[in-house]
Amino acid sequence: MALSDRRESILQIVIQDYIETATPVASRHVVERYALPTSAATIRHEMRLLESEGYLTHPHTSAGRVPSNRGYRHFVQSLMGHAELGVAEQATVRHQFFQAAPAVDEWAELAANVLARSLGLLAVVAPPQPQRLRVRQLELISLNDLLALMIVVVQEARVIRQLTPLPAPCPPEQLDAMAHRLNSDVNGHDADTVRTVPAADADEQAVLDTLARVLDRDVERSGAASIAGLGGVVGQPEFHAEPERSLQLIDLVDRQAITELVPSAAIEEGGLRVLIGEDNPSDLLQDCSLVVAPYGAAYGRAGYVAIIGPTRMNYSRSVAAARFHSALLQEMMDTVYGGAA
Amino acid sequence: MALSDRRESILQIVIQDYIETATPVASRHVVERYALPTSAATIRHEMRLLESEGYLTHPHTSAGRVPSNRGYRHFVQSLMGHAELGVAEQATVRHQFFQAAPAVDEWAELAANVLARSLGLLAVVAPPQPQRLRVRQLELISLNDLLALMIVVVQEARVIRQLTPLPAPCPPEQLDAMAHRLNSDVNGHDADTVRTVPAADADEQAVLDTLARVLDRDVERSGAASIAGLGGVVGQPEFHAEPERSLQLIDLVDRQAITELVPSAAIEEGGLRVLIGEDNPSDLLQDCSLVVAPYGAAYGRAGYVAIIGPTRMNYSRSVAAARFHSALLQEMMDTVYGGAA
DNA sequence: GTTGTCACTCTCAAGGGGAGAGTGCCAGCG
DNA sequence: CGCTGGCACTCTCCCCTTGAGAGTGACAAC
Repeated sequence: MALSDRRESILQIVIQDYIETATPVASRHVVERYALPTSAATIRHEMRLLESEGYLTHPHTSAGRVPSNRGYRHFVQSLMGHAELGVAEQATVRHQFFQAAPAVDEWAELAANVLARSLGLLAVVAPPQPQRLRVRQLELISLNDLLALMIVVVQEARVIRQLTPLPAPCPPEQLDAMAHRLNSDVNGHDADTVRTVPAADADEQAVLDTLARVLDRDVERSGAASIAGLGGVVGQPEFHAEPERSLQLIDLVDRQAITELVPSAAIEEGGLRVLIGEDNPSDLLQDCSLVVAPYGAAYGRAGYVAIIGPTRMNYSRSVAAARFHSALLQEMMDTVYGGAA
Repeated sequence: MALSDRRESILQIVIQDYIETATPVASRHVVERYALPTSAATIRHEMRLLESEGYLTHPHTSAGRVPSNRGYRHFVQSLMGHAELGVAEQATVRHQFFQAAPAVDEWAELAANVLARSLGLLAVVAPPQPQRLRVRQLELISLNDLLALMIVVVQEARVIRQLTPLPAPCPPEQLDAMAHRLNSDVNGHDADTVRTVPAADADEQAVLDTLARVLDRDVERSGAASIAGLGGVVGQPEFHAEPERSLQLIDLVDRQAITELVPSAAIEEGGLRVLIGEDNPSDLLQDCSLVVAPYGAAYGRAGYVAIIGPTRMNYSRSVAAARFHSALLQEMMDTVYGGAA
């Protein structure tokens, strides 16, 4: 059902005002603040209609109006418009990415921090989860005769570092030669194939074993998402009222488990999505919204950039930022690790 | 002034009970729960004396007794005894460290997580801050003809990864050769010396520039401490009463700025220290205690393992855990990076 | 369709007991 | 001389009430 122009702009005003002030907005407040050419009674009348259509609610009889989830949804779809990050901001963020260590987890960490800071909300950035890791380059660095530092660059935009003990003493030059020799055997291969590579001696065997093990292990570990901006969200008034909720959220962040809050259906679909209030599967987010932008599907199960905040968040900024960062992450992975299959 | 045996054991009971229950402990509660051979009135009398000597306080006239900071201090110094982590626990933690990526920041991250989980308190682990970084080994990995991945292992227990653009196209074999060539020039040197190394061509110059820059930059960055266990501490009853405090703490964690709470004097002194209540410089920690154990002074300005919790924390477990982890971090750095000067 | 008005409803903060918990003190006892 | 039982006193906590304030809903008039 279409809304009249006036009613729609009143809805927009109510939503924007509520986003700003976090207090129910009263009819008189609207006419005064926005200098409308109508009286409070008229606004009241329109608000009543908007409420009967489900776009607004009432906390109680004598309170101002508050947007309902349906109202927010309408706002996001039709009213909010399309925003982009400023050119200058884009450039500085891009610069920061090139300065960071070139591995997808580091970029995710950086993205989460930048997003949290610029939006004042909770940002979760999960790297894509590869089904398997394939060696792109193997390096061995001698720490002492019996201990080497293994560095594995994999095609899936990661750099793995691992200690590996050497059963037989092995001087640096020999180790170097071994790395050279092994590289041609392991390049492009995953853990299973690495296990079939024949070893020339005990040290080589030890190195290959470690290599296969870390390739497997890092597939498991790669779920670790970066999280930032907890303060911004638990500081919001919607959390003040119910401290247990804040605690639950803090606990999820602590246990690195907020990933649970992002429904995998939303990621697999591919495009950017906004989940408002009860759209969220978790009870914890009933008064919150989630903006999710997936990326990196070519590198395994897609990663995502997620923004979590009260339903009362600034949607256009959040959507623009999530979109930009997911595209940037995708771009970084492609340029640096060259569009792996 | 020495305390009589009985009075001392009453103090111990009050403290341990309060640590457990977080509610003021009443005289009757003490006799009943601990089956003392005296009456409540006697305990009351002793408590009064303990209070007049400053070991206990009263929230208000008709409440039970609560340990004062002086009481806690006496407890930590004389009453708590010396605990050690269980052998099994030590072994599993040690195993985890060898599985982690071999760089001091990763160990710090791991230590913070383990500590937070096992104590249920806030754990902060800061790596040592070197005054300068010296190259131990340089590796260059070709990503494409114009982009290389630089990996620098430094003597200060770190592995630096950085992208470096190549002005002139450079195939993988050439890059390999360059790394080999440069290694002898840069090994053991810091940023300033690297800047004096002559370059054979534009690509070498670019690599050396990047190398010098990251060596400088990582000296700055190395302050980043790992933090975990926020939920454990803001969930404590002492924070329930004052939500602003929790928010301040959350904010500090968010901004990676809890480092401010650890006074540098406590670190420089060398040994393990326990700061109770007003010992802490920060107002935020007036009802909290801080256990600090420094380590790695040989690698620059010492790093530390810190535990933050309510004054009502389990001191013996905290102290044992902090001591164990700081020693383990020291050991890991020494075995892997070989006791740098 | 719009406006001014007024009764109505609900929240929020402040104030006022009553119950409960625990102490301080005192007199008596071993 | 230290220990004990008893009793008055104090303070918190919770519930209830009350009054002020805010905002709506409805209606009659324009």
